[in-house]
Amino acid sequence: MTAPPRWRVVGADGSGIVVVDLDEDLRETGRTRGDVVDLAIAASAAPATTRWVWSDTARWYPQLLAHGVTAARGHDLRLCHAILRDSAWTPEASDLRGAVVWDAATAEPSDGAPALFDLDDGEAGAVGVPNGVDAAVDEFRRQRAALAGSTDPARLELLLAAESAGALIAAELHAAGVPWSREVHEGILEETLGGRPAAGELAPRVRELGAVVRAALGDPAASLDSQPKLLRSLHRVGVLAESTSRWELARFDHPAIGPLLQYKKLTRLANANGWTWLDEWARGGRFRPVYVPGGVVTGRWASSGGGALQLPRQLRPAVRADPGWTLIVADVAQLEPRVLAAMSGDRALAEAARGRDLYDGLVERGIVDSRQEAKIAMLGAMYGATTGDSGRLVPALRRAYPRAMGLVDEAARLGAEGGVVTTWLGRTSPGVSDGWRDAQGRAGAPDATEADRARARRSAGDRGRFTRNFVVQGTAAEWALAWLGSLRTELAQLPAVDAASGGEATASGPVFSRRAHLCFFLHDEIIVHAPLGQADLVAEAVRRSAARATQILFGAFPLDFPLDLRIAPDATKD
DNA sequence: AATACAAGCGCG
DNA sequence: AAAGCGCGCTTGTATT
Repeated sequence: MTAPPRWRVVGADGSGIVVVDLDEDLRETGRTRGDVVDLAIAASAAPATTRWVWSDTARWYPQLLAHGVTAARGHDLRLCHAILRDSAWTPEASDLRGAVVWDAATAEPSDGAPALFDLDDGEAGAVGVPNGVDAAVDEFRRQRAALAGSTDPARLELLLAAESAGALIAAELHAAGVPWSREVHEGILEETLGGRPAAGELAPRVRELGAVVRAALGDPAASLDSQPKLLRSLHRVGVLAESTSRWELARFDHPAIGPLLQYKKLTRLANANGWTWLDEWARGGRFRPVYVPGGVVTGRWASSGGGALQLPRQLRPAVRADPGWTLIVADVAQLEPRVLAAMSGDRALAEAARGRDLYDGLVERGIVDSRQEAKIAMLGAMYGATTGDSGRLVPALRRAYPRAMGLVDEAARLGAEGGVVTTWLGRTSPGVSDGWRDAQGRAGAPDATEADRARARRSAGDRGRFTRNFVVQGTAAEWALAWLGSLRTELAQLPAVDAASGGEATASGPVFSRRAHLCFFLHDEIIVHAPLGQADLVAEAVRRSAARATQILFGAFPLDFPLDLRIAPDATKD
């Protein structure tokens, strides 16, 4: 047990914010009454090692950013509470688990109960966690104690820091926004859909295709947007599909199918990312999605609003740097298989992947016959495929890389038995529900029916595939957070451009309009918006950060995480 | 009229 | 082609 840290409180009462410097032995110096602006002024003079401890980054940080203040380091009590509460590495943290008010945000009422908290600005993430300084101090103390009492404080502390840095970055990404070209987007829409329709009307290409499909179906009134009706229309012309999904329809040979698939593609674009989306989400030359750090149980981020995680590749050309600026677009090649190799210590798999495309490495070693097969096999191994091509190819991987495959197989076994699994840094999967356990129990009873047993087998299998994937997806998310956090620190050290030197301010807000900054993140990919003159420096920083993330998580394990990196004014993916 | 759910498809 | 994991969003339909 380490001694409880002492801290300096410069936060405002009611703000839920405490500023802590764990690197120095600071005594509490008192609190100031005041608003966030006072706090921002006070904190802007704080040393770079200052760690902001607050109830909920999403609740407080946007206001600081709006006042031009960034936080170098953070500790998000809400997110860290969830990690420590669930981690299998903190078995003794019962007082922390008892502090249920800190669970409020993750257990949002679904029964329509009115919110119990007073929201003045409707900020996302501002849910029922306590906002007082005393509550924050108490919770922080509990978290430090839980950490100190854990079976691996070093890794868990790394995770808490990474999660909290992610929370800072999520707020910053929203504040900065993705530079978005309305012109390019509209050009794509017009070329594909044929011009903006009046409200309530269909775009020309959609209307034309609809007519073609109806003609081919021999039914001028056929409904193409209602699945049951469409299915009946298809049956009438002999297309005996069981669903209207693209995959199934594509197997039938009928003149209606081609235009119908095209119709579905176009309506999807028009509905999800058409002119309405553009008006709502790309105002002022910026797409500002709401990121939700820790929104997925595995530790991945979720998003809410704008569909940040689903931007169709088709629209990526609309991501366009401002004049005088450029984009550094980087993604990690085969992040999850590499993570699996590293966390399992599988040197054979690492050897196959080092310095090259991992899938090519498998082909070269004769494990599978083609890159495509390698990819299918590897994904199948991590997702728990049992049938089809994927299931067929997995055994070859299991023979070649027993150590890596053993790790995911063991995770699946534990999950199927109702156990929990844990990522490399200590994030633990949720436990089973009572219903799940009951179903397993019923299947074992003497009077169990075949249906009972089938249901239990199925739910056990489902859960096994979930925990199998959890360890890999979750550790990959940790690597990505370490990459992001490290990169963020590096970018903060680049000089700001000033107007005198020819650099142009952008629409990215008071903090980011003159600095290279992250503007997009999606699981294994980042985009940095940077002044033209800093592109190469940023690219180096991006690569260095990836290497640093690998070193932070996996030390000297001999495996690299190569990046596909482009410097370009737009984010088109090839 | 409001809400819940399933299907389908976009992303990794 | 879909399969095996994790998401968000829109639509139409069913339910209340």
